[in-house]
Amino acid sequence: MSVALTTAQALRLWHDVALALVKDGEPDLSVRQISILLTVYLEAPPHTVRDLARKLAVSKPVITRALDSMGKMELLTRRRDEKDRRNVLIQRTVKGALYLERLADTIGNLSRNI
Amino acid sequence: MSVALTTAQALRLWHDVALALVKDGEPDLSVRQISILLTVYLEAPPHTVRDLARKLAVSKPVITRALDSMGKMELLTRRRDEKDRRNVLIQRTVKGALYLERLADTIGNLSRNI
DNA sequence: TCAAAAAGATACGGGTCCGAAACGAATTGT
DNA sequence: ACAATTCGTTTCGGACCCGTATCTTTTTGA
Repeated sequence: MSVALTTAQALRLWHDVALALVKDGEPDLSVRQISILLTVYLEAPPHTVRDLARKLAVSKPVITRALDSMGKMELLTRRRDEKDRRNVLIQRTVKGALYLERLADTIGNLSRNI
Repeated sequence: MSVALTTAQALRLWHDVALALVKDGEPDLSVRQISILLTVYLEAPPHTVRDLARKLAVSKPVITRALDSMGKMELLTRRRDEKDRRNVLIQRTVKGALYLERLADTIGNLSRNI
């Protein structure tokens, strides 16, 4: 199965997905926040603040604040690393997994219409 | 060409695109803002505040504020409707078109890697 | 003609986010 | 042992955004 999208198809898909998320009343995450969330869920652990900051090319406070807000939404959680107590390990939650499952379903379904 | 994505492919694509946008230093728009921007550029005009609020199922001030901020970024512009001066027509800009062109290229290119 | 309705903007108190700088806690290296 | 480094958080002033309610301007319609 080929997946490549023309630029017109790409924008249409992005539009349809964004619209579906907004209309469903999903939390209004920013691109940065989504990027952090997906990195934690898709890439191999462990994830630390420093790693995420480097991967996204943003400052550490940006990551701290995003973890604060998404933590409040229970999309992610923090735990102190017991091997090196300077580190904080970012971990998945049930709510976060469900959120991304819905996102994946939305994208998957809408991709079938183009 | 088939476009349908598995849920795993969908998340991977979303992750890669979000990450590329953040790393390129693109403006950190929220899902709502992207949704407004793409609606204006992809759907047939005219676009009014009221129409956009209805389409996204959000309140009018949400649209007004998003237009304020994206107007400041020159991604969109407002013009008074001369036929009915209560209305404001939301219009495209060169910068907005370029932004979406880059977005489409990013999605299109990354979709080729899955 | 003139009250009612409609469209968009604004005010409000409260929250979030920004980048830059400083901070405390933990670890490393000498 | 102790200074230097590393890691994550906090602080700062300033900007943005939230939802709700209210406002001005314009149009509608009896």
